[in-house]
Amino acid sequence: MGVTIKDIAKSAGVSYSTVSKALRDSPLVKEPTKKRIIDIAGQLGYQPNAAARSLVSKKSHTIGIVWPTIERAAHAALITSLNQRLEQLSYTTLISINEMEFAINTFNRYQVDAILAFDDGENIHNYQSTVPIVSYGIANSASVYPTVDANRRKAIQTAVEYLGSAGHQKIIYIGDMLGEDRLQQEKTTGFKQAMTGLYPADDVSSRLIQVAGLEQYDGYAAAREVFEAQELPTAIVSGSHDLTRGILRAVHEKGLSIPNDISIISYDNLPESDDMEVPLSTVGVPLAAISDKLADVLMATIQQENTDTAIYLEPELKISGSSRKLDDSAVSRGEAYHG
Amino acid sequence: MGVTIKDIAKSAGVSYSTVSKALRDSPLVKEPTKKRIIDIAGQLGYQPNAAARSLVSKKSHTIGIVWPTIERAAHAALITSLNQRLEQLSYTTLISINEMEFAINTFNRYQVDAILAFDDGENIHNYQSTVPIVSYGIANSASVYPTVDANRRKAIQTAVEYLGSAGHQKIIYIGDMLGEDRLQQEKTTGFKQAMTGLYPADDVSSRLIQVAGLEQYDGYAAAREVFEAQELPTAIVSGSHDLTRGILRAVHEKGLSIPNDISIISYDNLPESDDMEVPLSTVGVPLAAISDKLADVLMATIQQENTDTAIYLEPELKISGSSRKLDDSAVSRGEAYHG
DNA sequence: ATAAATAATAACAACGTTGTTATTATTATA
DNA sequence: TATAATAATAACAACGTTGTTATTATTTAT
Repeated sequence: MGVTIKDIAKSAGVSYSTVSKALRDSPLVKEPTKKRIIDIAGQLGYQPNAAARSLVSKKSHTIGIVWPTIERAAHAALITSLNQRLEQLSYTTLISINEMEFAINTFNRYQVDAILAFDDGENIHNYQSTVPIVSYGIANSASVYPTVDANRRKAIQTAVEYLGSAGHQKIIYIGDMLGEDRLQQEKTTGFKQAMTGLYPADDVSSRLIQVAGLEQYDGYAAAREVFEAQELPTAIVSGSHDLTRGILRAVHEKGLSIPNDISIISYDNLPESDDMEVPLSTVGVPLAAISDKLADVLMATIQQENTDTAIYLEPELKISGSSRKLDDSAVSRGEAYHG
Repeated sequence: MGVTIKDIAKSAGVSYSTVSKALRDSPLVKEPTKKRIIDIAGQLGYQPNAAARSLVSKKSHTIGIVWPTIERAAHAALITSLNQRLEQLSYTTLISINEMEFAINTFNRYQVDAILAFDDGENIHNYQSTVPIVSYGIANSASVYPTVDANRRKAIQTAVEYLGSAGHQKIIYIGDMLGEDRLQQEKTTGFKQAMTGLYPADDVSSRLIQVAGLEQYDGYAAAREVFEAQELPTAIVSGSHDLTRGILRAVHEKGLSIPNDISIISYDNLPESDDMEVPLSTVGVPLAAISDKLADVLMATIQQENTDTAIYLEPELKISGSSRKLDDSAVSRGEAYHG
């Protein structure tokens, strides 16, 4: 069994309550005594028993993350970033990859201080939990728990509208529109809405390119098929960073030039990746903004401050070398064209 | 705050100790009483407080997994499989993606029953822990904790030796030999050892093809470069399933035929994937075997049974349509060649 | 019908910790 | 030097649960 404060107390010749105070750096115990106790605790390799501590304090200083879709490596980067942020706030992160309801029950038993549910499929708002829940996914009127929404729909819309205003008409979207993943569906919806808004006469469906998966190769394969077809699009909106990497390879291979022959805007949360050949135009909420907001909402929820149940993050459009304005349009809108 | 057995006791008009027994289905409480209590507990949405329970029982029925490399999606499938296996054994899994020492301390505080460390980098055998640790990685004489080793070195050796005995000489290995990941390094070592054993005169280094990453596209890119070169290898050993998928695409694209022009054996743990165009020859310890063994070792460790500190799993060579014997060799060894 | 046996339930201690209250040791004040 | 004030430490209760022991209710045997 582990070392307890009683062991330390015995070894230091003081009462165990003094040990408790010393270790929590209470001013109620004299400096030299404190030091002696801390030293002994270190020597014995003492680790406070979380069960006992959370039993009495009713706080565990732990956040439980429910992440049932571990295999779709999707949120890995976000979880890493959030984990760091929470560590700064002296919270510990535990992850469960179990099915949503089971995971929520587990975290209830463990009395974590709050649960973060990565919700890209089912609706979590039916589950009961005495531990407060925060959801990361898609906000809507039925949300009962605070839901942070990276507003993927608006992100893609923004990209499309920008491309439209830059004179592009032959815009395609490469992404997943058939899968179960509601986050992907949102992006598709954004594309459709924006395109229908810009070019009501067009048939949007022909501009949607379905991928076989969300990895780099899938982007590559999809783009290649596109390039086989008769007419090249002037702009591509890509559903994810990985897909974009593949698309870029296909562009390269086809001998096309970016952004002269084709413009690309990628949905992306990641901080600027410098291993790109071309500085990439991106749209999306930056990873740090998401994890900061998630941490904020979690803390607020723990502090019983009630927050909105729908928290939309603002996607950022970052225009860089991989996209350009089409000459005619730029002219027609009275804007100069900058190569 | 959550519902406790005292709330249930009050509501049922019995003492809380009776509630405790009823919920644990003790024969010490009369059937109708038991039923009534269980019903009430259900209605109130009672979840036993894990802190209190593990405090008194000194068991948490929880396994902590340390997985600092979440972003290298590597072990995702294994963790999923193991999670299921442990659920069958009525253990709950919690994951920490923190740095090894921090994660181990966290799990010590939580008094999990055992820790599983995915150890593909640093050496965990220095860390102190009162909770028993099991490691999944590379076993060696310095291992102080039981270490389950999928024997990647031997797996690749087996593949190479098989190919050698099938008459192949121009064998290449596509994989990662430069990264930090010791698991990958093991595979490379296996390839080198087997090749040097078979063809001492050859320069092995020219047969090692370094990939840029471990994703499908990286396999594709590496294979393509190989196929540009003068002389085609007769056989490829691939370091991972994803790489293999890419390699196959490159083979296709080049118009080569498998296994007539080229044989492929892939390192792989996954159960047969049927989305392959060619039934794949693979080598490796099956995923289920790994997770079963990990679960076994964890249980044994919890039960204080002492196990070996080095547990090597036996890789399986599964020869299928993607590889063939070379005619001359088959003849020279007196074996018939089956197309 | 009553004592003895047994079934059912209640009461209590313990797990390791924290916060509060009580006790003892030390210092300051007269 | 005695006394009040304060500093330092010790003792205690509580958190929610389980396992053991004590009590009460019920059955069995005579």
